[in-house]
Amino acid sequence: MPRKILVTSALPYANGPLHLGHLIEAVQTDIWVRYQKMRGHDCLYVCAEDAHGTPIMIKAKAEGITPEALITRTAAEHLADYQGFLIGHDHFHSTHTPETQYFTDLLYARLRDAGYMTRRSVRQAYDEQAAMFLPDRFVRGTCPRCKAPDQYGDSCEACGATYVPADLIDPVSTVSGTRPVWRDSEHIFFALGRFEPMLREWLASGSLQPAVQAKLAEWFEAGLQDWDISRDAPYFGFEVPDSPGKYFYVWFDAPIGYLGSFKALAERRGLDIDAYLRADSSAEMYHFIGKDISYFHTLFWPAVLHGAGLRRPTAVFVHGFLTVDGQKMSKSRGSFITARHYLERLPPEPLRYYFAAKLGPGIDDIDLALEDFTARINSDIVGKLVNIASRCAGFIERGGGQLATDLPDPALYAEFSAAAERIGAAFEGRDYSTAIRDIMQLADKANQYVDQHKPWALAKDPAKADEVRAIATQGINLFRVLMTYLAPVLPAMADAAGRFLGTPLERWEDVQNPLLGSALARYEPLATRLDPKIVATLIAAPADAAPAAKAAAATTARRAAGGNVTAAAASAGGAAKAGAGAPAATPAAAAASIGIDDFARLDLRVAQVVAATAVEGSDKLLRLTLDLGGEQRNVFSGIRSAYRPEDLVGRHVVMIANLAPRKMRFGISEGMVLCASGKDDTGGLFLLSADAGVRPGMKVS
RNA sequence: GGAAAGGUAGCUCAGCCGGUUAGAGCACGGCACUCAUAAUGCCGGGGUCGAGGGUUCGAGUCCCUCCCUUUCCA
Repeated sequence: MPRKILVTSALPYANGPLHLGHLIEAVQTDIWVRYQKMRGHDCLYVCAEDAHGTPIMIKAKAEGITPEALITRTAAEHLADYQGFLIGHDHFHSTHTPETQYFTDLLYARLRDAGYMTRRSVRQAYDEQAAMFLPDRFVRGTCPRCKAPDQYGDSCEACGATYVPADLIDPVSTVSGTRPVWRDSEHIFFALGRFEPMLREWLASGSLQPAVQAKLAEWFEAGLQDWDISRDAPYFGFEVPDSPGKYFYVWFDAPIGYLGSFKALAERRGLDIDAYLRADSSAEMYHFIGKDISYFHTLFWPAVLHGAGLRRPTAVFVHGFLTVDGQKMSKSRGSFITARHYLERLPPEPLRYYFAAKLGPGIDDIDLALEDFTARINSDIVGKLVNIASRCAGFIERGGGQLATDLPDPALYAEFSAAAERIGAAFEGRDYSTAIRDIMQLADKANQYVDQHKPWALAKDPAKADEVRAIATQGINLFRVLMTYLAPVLPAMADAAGRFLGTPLERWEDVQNPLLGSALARYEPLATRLDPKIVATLIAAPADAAPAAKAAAATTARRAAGGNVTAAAASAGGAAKAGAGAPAATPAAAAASIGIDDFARLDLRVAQVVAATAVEGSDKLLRLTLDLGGEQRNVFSGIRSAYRPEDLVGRHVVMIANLAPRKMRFGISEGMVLCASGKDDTGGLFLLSADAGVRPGMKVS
């Protein structure tokens, strides 16, 4: 009986690039979905851009484009990154669509009519110059407890205190730089508390992970508060139908985006939407999310669905965060790795495999240990798994290219195929690490089999050709079973293996019957080893290592999926990436910090060199003091080989003004100076300059 | 501050309801082999299981305290 399953992963927010944290969730989801499809289930995977909200509105304004243009561009980038990682969405949509609006309006109307929506006045920070209400994060000021300056309006990063923006000393709007005032406005609230019995019952149904259940119990203990689901104009989102000037809060329509995406897919394929969504639906619905958004998905979302007369999620699958070499991804230490940054250097499947090898059913954080990553891929995938096919293929080819018609060791084959249910159960339960361990143990066993039967020794005796072919046939079949088990994790490799074997590895149950008597295609290497030097460039190298990173990146240029190698190298040389949730800086000073591979978003300015000195302890760096038309910046630049400091003073250069500040051994570098150079700087370095009449601070566009 | 998860060989991790000399993979040393992308196989060295108490015939596994790491708090 095929199951009807609808699966989602969390919607990426449309104001920044995808990073490996997004990818671990997408990969986890994709593996699960591919596994379900291999089992013959009717499993649909939808996702979408989370396209609304103040941060997007502000960011678009800072860039001088419409929010629609911003989210369209970002969606294209996100989709390209997902595809680069072989994420097989059945549909990728956006919340800024008629389908999502349809469900948003529908759910709102039903909840309102059922009496779950209330209204009351809220006092909020208001920016008079920008003429808009400010979310907490857009107000900054001095922490009322520890007096740390420049803290967010909701909590202090220095002392951990939580408060409201009105508590801040000297509050400032990050939108206009002015002091906000406090204004009242009527907001719409969703009466979450009335769903507590339903939620408790849902919780008791046992479909949540133990750690998530514990968290929920804690939230019940604290009491469920009404949820503010409206915002005042100007706001980029859907207007509340019965309340002109009021808009749905982005978090209200974000999960509804799951349904919007599903609706678009269903209409394309002619599916029965109601069969999936009605309250008594027998279809299953699962949401893969990070633990930071548990509250929305385990309380608000089931309550909204239930209150509107629709089905609840069958389960919510929560995973932990990704760390890199034991540290949380950080812009300042260069370990903030975007999807694009990775794909410009390495193929996607090693990372998929590594994530799988570490993902369990719990909410523990997952560490990407770079050296371990390299060792694991090279040993597991190349040394063990692919080796089985590689070492057997030659014997088959030299023996005529046909597999034998019988297996010499059916019992061993049976042992491999019998693992299908055990390994399948691990995939089903999202215990991928157990599945991978299991598969690799079998891979060891397959190599032992070949080693014990020594076909290379028998091959010296022409009379034993059949025996040699039989042994190789056994090995190839063991490989086929293992590759089938890994197909959800390594879909492209499984495709390639399918072409080699002459039969696709698409169905889980196919491993029950060995492949016999058929012809094999010529063996082509199915995977190549990772170069530790390239893996090391995943985290940004120090500035003076840029040329090495550039060379390493160049060797992988053929692998880059349409990426810009020059930009990538520059990125390795010192750029930091803008966080998805980072608020825009005040437009007056500079646009938001961005990643250098978002080249179009660079804020390029003309600057004048005020002072230049050689950096002691470095043979490449100069310390430049740059005048940006009023503002001075300290910038380290690796141009000492080409310029004498004293020659630079007074001249104009072009700099990236909104590059996130980067801590170097010698101090903080607040930007980069643009330079032209040949490969590896061997042809010299040439600063860019502007024609006469240019003044410091002018924008380059 | 409140809460959760975790701290087991150099590295990444398994160790279920407490039970014979604590395991795997990688790395390391030796041997074998040479079919295979310097791949593979066999053997081996290596751990006071974060620290300290306690329960028990017996604790990495249960209880308490402490230390460290990470995360969550609408």
